[in-house]
Amino acid sequence: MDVRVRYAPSPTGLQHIGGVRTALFNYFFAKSQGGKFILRVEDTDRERYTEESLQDLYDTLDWLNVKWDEGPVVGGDYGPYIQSERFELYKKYAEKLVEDGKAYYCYCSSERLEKVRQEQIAAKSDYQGYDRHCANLTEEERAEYEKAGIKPVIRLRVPREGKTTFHDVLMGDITRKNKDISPDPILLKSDGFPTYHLANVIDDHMMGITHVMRAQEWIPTGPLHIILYEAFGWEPPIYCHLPMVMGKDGQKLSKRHGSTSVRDFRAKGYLPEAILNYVTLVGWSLDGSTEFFTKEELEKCFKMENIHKAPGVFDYKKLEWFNGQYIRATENDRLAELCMPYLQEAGFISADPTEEEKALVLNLMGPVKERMKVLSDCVPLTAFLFKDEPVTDPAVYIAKGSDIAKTAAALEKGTAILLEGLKNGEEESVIEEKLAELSKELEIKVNGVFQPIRVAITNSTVSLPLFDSIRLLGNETTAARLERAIKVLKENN
RNA sequence: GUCUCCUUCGUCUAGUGGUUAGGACAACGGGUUUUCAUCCCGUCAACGGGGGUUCAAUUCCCCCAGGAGAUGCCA
Repeated sequence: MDVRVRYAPSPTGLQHIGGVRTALFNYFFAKSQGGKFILRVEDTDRERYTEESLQDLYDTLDWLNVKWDEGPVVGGDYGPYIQSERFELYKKYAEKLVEDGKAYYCYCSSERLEKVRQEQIAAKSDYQGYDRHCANLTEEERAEYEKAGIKPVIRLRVPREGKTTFHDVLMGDITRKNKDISPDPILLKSDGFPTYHLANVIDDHMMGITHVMRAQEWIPTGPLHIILYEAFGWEPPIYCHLPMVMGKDGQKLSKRHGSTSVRDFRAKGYLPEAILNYVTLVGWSLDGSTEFFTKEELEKCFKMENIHKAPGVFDYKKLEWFNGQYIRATENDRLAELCMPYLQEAGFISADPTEEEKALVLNLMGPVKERMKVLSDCVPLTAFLFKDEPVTDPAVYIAKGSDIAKTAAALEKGTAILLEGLKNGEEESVIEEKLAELSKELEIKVNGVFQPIRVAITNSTVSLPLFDSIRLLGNETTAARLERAIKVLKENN
């Protein structure tokens, strides 16, 4: 069988972790089977639809380098792939179901429906849902409604007796009594647009979808879809319901847990490789020990059988760890390009970087790389190079176990040693040795000498390594900052 | 309320009718280091509960509990 799967999001918001995970599972399954990955836009909710979210869908998949074989933009033999452009199709099939007696027109107002719902809740009735008020309208009654100008919806006639079973690759058979299925769901809304159930079933069938991999929240409606397939006389696809992605508290992952949109992660400086790798590992594993996967590897080794049943909690910390790992594995020249926008945003580098600036950024990567978890971390790490905010509190210069007098002496003598060494082009290790000797003289720890020097040069107790900082800053600026710091300590001693 | 699904360290997970229940993140503690990181080493930590079946159950069966999802002219 030629595998054809689809990712069919609704463009009503930014692409989030859960959606992308579904896309990835579909994509990897298709690739591993030598099948086709299809993108379909389910934009039937005209109220919540936004242009921005549609664009975000394309941007996100592009960024992750997940290419769809058929779909919007790229086309294909089963198009159009945007449901709003298939409008007539759904109407036609819905009306056919009415003709066949499998569905019926309903003229109930939203108000009446709401009233019915409230009454059911008040009565604590087990039975909830539509009361099938319009299920058996006579032609005369229908004509009355039509004359009154009421736009009907089309509802599916769900059998009241019997039960319906569908098979899920992961869960096995799932059976529901027909009387427990939401009674007579709407297939075609009064605005003529289809609901998910109708559009999804028609399109999956028309597009030759072989496997439906979607979130587990669809399990309860599985039997309903089977009834729809039967009503049309079509063969249902193979189902595989994916475990949901949850937040720390066990609830469906949402904004209150933190960032959920891929766009947010991208903005903060997460790499597509890291997102792709980690997100795939929520609800799937190869062997319990392999953690690093390239996209290409996943395209080969992904197996549907390895998908878990239980929902998984999205661990921001682990994603961050993955991202750090990927940053460290990235070549410096590419990393420099990735960091550039953040440095420009901070005003450190001009919008149109000069060759010197580019070279500088590239040189930053060595020391900065080990210290970044997300790309935006490069800004605070390198700020000392681009803006000068000297530390004026003498206490900051004083290392543990030292005091202000010793610190002042260490800084002054250390500066002399350091500048002399730099001038004479001495090896770093030689200078370090001399500074260490100084610390012995002063009877303080090595850091008692290094800390004031480092604070003077980098304006911070947390910094890149000393000699990296000096190299990046240049000898002149280094000297100036050291002299300045000596004054600060003298004034306060 | 009703229906459906799920249940191994805090989290992601591996695993088997007999294992010291393995790995990773996190946390904690060390080591390396001039700070911060990186890196290395170590510690803590799990089979939801109760019944069966069995010589033996984390593993098979049943019940319960807990969690999640559905119950929309949202998907």
